[in-house]
Amino acid sequence: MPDASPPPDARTRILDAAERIVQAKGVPAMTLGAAAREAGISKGGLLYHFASKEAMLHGLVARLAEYIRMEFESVLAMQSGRCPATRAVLAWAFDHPETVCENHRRAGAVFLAVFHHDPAMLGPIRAVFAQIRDALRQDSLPPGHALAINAASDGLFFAALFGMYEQTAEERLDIRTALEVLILEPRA
Amino acid sequence: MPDASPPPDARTRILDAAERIVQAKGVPAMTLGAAAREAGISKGGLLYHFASKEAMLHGLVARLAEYIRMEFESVLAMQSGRCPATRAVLAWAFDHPETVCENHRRAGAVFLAVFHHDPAMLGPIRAVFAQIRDALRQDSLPPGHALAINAASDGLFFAALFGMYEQTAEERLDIRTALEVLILEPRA
DNA sequence: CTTGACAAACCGTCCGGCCGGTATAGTTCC
DNA sequence: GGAACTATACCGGCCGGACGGTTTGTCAAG
Repeated sequence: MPDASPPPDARTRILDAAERIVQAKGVPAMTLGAAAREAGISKGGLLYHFASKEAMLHGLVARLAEYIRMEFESVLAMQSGRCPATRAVLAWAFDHPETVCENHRRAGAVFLAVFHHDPAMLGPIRAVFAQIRDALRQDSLPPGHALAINAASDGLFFAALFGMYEQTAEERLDIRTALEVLILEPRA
Repeated sequence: MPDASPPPDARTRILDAAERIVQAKGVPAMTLGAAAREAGISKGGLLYHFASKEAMLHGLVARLAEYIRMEFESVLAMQSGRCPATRAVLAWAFDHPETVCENHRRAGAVFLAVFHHDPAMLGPIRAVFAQIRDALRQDSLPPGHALAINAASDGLFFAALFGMYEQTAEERLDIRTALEVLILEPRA
């Protein structure tokens, strides 16, 4: 039962390698052979840890979902006062230390790779997103305000993922202040 | 010179076929053979019209970019009063006759297929998006408001593309009214 | 001497692309 | 007007290569 819990070192190294490849050379380049090579291992060795490519992608998506969940909860814990979840989403989208930004890129790459192989495999990610939206609904804002902020931050994420816009830091700040209007004015 | 302007019938049929396949069975299923079969043609016949898969994808992306441009201008022409571009983006994202919705799905499928093959090929799409953002900047709203609305509508589009949320019609309407706040209150 | 953790070679399949061929519809030239 | 020629639009088969996956071998640790 090599899939359960061997010393997780090799598995982690493989998943890291796969992420690096997707990020650097795109989804089509993430083959078993390439991942094995990048992890400094043979293809057979890789298949010992992940019995199929699908299993490897499942490992990637599980790890990503867990990362997103923990990251959101961590940002959420840092908020205080009114509308913590909404503020967390906003902070997550806009308060970017470099490391988080890098993680966003990796997340996007994994997301695309998994989606390409089998859209249904994104289930865990969908679940986390649903969780976040649930948290948003508990902020007592006018119905669509939190969801609008959520949609906007998703839009920025995906647009960046696909290289859809070069935004100046100033524009990003403007967008943020615009979205904050939706928190500050619950004039419903 | 078969690439320039032969009677465009066969080319169009091929592009339609390719779009249908991507939509129905996903990006990996869009092979030359499958597209040819779906178009009722042999693979050799397809390669007569598009000398390579890349050429076919180029055809897809060019057509898509043109479609988006025309569609936006058409919606833009229907607006009147203050902030026409911003209102157009809003209307485009939310006023959905079934046919437009279907076109959005096809657009998403083509977008993903092209991105998967070569992200750089999305240039024409990026150009159209930049054009739209330019139009938005000319609406005299506080700097980030129009861009925030743009980001939100992008977010809704991509989230739907990846099946990220099931939204009720009511929630969509709530989001729309929330975003309209950003037009109605230029309190800058 | 068994077992976990690999390595290396191999297999079947599929995909993109190329080629030789062909039927049809002009066009040229006598 | 009809024979020769050419261009268009397409067919069907083939090839090289890559990829996922299997099998067999190896080798150190316990």
